[in-house]
Amino acid sequence: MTSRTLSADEALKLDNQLCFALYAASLAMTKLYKPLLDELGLTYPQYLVMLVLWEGDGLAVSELGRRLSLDSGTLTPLLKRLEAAGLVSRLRAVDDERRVHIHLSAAGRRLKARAAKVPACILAATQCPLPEVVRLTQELHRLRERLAA
Amino acid sequence: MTSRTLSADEALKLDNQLCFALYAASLAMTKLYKPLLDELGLTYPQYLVMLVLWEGDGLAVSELGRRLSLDSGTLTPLLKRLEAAGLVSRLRAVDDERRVHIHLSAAGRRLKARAAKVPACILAATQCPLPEVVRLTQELHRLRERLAA
DNA sequence: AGTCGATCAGTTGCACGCAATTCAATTTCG
DNA sequence: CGAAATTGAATTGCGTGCAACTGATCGACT
Repeated sequence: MTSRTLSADEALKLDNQLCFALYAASLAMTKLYKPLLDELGLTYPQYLVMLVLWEGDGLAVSELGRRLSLDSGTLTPLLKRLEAAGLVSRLRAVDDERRVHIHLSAAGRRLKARAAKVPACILAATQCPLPEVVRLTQELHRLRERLAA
Repeated sequence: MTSRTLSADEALKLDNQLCFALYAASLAMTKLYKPLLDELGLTYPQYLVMLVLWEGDGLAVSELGRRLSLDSGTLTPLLKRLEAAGLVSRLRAVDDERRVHIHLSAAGRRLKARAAKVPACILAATQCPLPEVVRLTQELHRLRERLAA
């Protein structure tokens, strides 16, 4: 397993695939968030959008998309659902009418306080010390950058 | 970032989330596979199913589901598409008519040879030495186990 | 033998993700 | 200035993921 090369057969085994390890870990993580996010009335991708907006709102759909690596085909309906839930407003910019800017509503801002306990719950569930989680997070960000290149 | 705790505000920042690092890396990986799998006529989850079957076919839907952490709601339509593509057959077991066993067709077995070059292409794209990829893969499998517990 | 609970695949409904396309608004450039 | 290229959001279509449910089958237990 630590040799420099693998046979074609070994290379095709599911458990040797980084892609599957990522895929399965990501789905397992989503399932872990599910009950916590249900309480907030958010889906997992909606939670990610809210995280961005809580750092600073008023972003255009395209900026949100670059931050999350999602396109308008995914974001437009998702944002309409957040708007229907009363968490955000979607306003077409006056200086460039192609752009739609997303702002938090008062309810959207209030939700941040209720979401504050989520990260600690998740951290506990990972059964990992924080430095370990931070290291893995950074390692995955670096991997993502290389994959996108 | 390496302290034992984070403020509530820091803890809610997108880039500090292990979940987002996983999510974004997994999506980036999927995009990397896309052109390679297009040539094989497979989607990414279909490729994962084929990896399992290439290791050994004849599994029931539920066994396939345990291996991939997917349920029948996802697998049944996916397997019907693989069957329609002529890659697998779906046969109800005679000894237990609840179970449906999945077998590779000749075309399904032939596809393995064409897929043999995929892992090397992906490995090259990660721009990581193999031992590094193996280590990260194992680390993610361990994380997944802890998350599922 | 008959019933009850568990198991299994399948179906439905909803929310992504993304490719492909459309349409309007803007920028670039001749 | 005006045409062409670009940008941005929205729409359509398809394939997942998954919760909730259905219906059939099996196993356990009386």
